[in-house]
Amino acid sequence: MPELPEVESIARSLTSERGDNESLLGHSISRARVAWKRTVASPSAQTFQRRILNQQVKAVGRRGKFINIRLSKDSLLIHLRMSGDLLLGRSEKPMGNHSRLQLYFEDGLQLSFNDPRKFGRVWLVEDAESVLSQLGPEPFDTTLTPARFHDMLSARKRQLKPLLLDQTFLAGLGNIYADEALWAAQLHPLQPSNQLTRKQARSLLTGIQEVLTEGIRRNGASIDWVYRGGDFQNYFKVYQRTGEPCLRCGAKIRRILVGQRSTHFCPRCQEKS
DNA sequence: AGGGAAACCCGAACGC
DNA sequence: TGCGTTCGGGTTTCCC
Repeated sequence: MPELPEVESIARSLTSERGDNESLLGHSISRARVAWKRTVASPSAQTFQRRILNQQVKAVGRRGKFINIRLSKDSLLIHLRMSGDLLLGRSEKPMGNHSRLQLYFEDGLQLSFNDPRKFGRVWLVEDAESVLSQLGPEPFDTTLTPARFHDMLSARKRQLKPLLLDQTFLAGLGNIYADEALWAAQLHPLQPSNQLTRKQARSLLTGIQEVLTEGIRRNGASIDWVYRGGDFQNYFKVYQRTGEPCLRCGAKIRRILVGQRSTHFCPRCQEKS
């Protein structure tokens, strides 16, 4: 599903110079069609279609779960949420069975935003920071040291799981990766964030980075016909392994709800202190 | 400030 | 076969 790893892969593939992927770089938009109005979070769908015309793709990047397509004048920010996908090709018709937005480039290239669940959103803004500035640090930011991470955790008094999912605290983690990172660090999802030792904070940061690295390497996970990505699901340690033995200690993996989110953990080696 | 819950969406997978 | 119900993902919003 499109948590950060798949977003990272897609952002990378949009600038690919070889293989079956074409690069978007340098292309200009000659036509935009909004098929599902609410996909465009801002400005209005009509303004969007007009304002994006003739803008050229200058760069493609990523910040948290947002893909940032920097254009001549504006930035096109894309959030895939769960079921969104970007398809690049040369069909004249909308690509994908659930295309919500199509951008056509001057040479016939099409970028289609396919999204069966209609949860994904795009923004066309002059300043990308107007949207992105709300995000917490990147998990791989070199200034995010174990010490700083420990300070961040100590400054809050929240259950670890919801805090890791809070994009204003740390950018990029979704439900799968939060569970996997907590398992890696042997921390209970309900553990209050301000009770972690420096060692535990370091371990959590390492776990987050390892889990994301693996997810990116696997091109994300495919947990449903509609949440398609790579094959990271074959390497889950806890996520969706309810009742199965913990791969570290053999105890049965438990599933609980935390902040309405399905949460998987090992009751033996992720004890709350 | 933190936590719980509802809303937004859809189609697969279920129960009857 | 055909209905109705449940589920889950990320985020925002509202309410205690």
